[in-house]
Amino acid sequence: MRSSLCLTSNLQGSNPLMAFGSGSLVWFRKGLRIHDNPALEFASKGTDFLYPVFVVDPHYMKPDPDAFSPGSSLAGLNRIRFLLESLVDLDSNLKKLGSRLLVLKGEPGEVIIRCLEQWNVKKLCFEYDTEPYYQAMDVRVKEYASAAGIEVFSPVSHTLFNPADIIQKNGGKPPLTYQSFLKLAGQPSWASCPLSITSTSLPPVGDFGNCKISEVPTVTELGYEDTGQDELTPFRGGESEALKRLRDSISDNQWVANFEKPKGDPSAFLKPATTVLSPYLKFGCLSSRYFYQCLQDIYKNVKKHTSPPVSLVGQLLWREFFYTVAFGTPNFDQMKDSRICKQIPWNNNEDLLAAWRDARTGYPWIDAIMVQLRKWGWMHHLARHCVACFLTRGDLFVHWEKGRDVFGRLLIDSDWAINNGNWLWLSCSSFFYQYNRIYSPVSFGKKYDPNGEYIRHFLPVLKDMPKEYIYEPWTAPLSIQTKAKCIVGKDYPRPVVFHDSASKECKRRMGEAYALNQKLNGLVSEQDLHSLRRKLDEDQNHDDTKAKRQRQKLIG
DNA sequence: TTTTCGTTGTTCTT
DNA sequence: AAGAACAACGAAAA
Repeated sequence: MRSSLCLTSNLQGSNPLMAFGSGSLVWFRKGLRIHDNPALEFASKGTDFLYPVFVVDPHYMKPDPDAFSPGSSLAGLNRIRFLLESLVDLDSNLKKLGSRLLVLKGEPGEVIIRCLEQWNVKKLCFEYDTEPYYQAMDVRVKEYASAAGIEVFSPVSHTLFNPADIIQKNGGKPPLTYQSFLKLAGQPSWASCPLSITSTSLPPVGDFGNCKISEVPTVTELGYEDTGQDELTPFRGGESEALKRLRDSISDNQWVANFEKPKGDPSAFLKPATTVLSPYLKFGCLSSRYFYQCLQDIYKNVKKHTSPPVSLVGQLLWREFFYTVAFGTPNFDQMKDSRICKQIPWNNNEDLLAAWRDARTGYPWIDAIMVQLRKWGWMHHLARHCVACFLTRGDLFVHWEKGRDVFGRLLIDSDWAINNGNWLWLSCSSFFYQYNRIYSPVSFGKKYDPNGEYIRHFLPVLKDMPKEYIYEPWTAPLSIQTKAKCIVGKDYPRPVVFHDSASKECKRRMGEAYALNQKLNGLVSEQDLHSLRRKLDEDQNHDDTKAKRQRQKLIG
């Protein structure tokens, strides 16, 4: 039915040759690569024309002047730039194979359906995506395609495993611990045969009629002002860069074999302690399966190597773990109505949140990390732990969803499942429950970087502060502050909270919240939370008054 | 029902 | 550099 309609319209079109061929559309969203790309490979087979499409969603790309940092309403400029660089590289790699990237603009689902209406497409191919945003969009597109008689091919290639398989193996529920995930997962099904990582040539691009096709836009074309180079991330996007980075990272077999994540130095910034492949995995510039295969090849050739969870393969499996739980858990990205999330009476203090977000908590270790996040869009895993713990259960007791949003905007590797999973983890809302283990905003950084070089680099206002005071500048005598040209309270903020008392109060609140969750068997209503919050605030005021009275007694 | 174990804490002691 | 105390949760296995 549809093909005959298409034939008619093509015969009437400007290019009568189109009537004698049919095309495939490969829709890029993530998976911005040529190597190990099953959707691209399948789309290219047995077809006369290939339409490689990326849809620029203005909602994701358009400048939002109200946002707290340059960028759109959803993404910081660093990530938008990284995406554009990845698209330019994809276009250039497609051109080497005789094709090109067709860039369209609009709401992606609608645009793809319009393309399917107007072009002679027999096959629609795109990588399967487990995020709720794509799940909803893909249902609509698939419905349209099948009604129109178009074959849809949507392979799982963003992850090593199909999260749905793991969940099914576990009786319909996702595993909630890493170890149980490992047992269920085993070896990936594709691991026994080599992946397809080279492509010789691609079919020519089909006629796109009067559809508005453009080149990959520049940030300026999207409406962003030129910003200083020192404000931008040092990491460049794209498959070529990803493969180069991969080769560099794994060139030293011993380094790969001995890799242990928890032993990395979060303050290393000249040469980060990890691979920094996460942004490339996020956009699929690097295939996680290819990375996995490379690592397995190395493990085969060394005497001994580290294992999950700490090894490099272990890191890839963490990603799988969070993808699986995220896919199998309704409302994974919020506290309310989440089966796995502890109900905790977080406060709603906008001032504390803003101080954390804008790197003015008064704790140099925390603020330096937040500056690195703002400028680079990337920090070491443990650095993320420190600031996430500080914002939530450690010091400020601000809701993890607020921190999640800030990371979600500013990180170039921000990934829905992993970002939410880690915030759940660090806030002791799920997966991890040892709320007494709090990262010290002073001593944790110090043990890696006693001289405070990391702080001096990202907070130049403190660059002349002696190392004795650089983690706690408010303790420096005024003469030292003057000499360092940094007066606390004027040039650099006083601490927003005292860590000792704040963390103690946080622990108390976590303890009471846990007790309530246990008592109510996890079914904590908003009313229950509200009452607990009021009780906790009253207790705190009571304690504060008592302390004040004691202090006065001592003075008097 | 009980036991085991958990990617990456801090601080003090030896 | 390594170990103990701290305080003590939940998921999964037994």
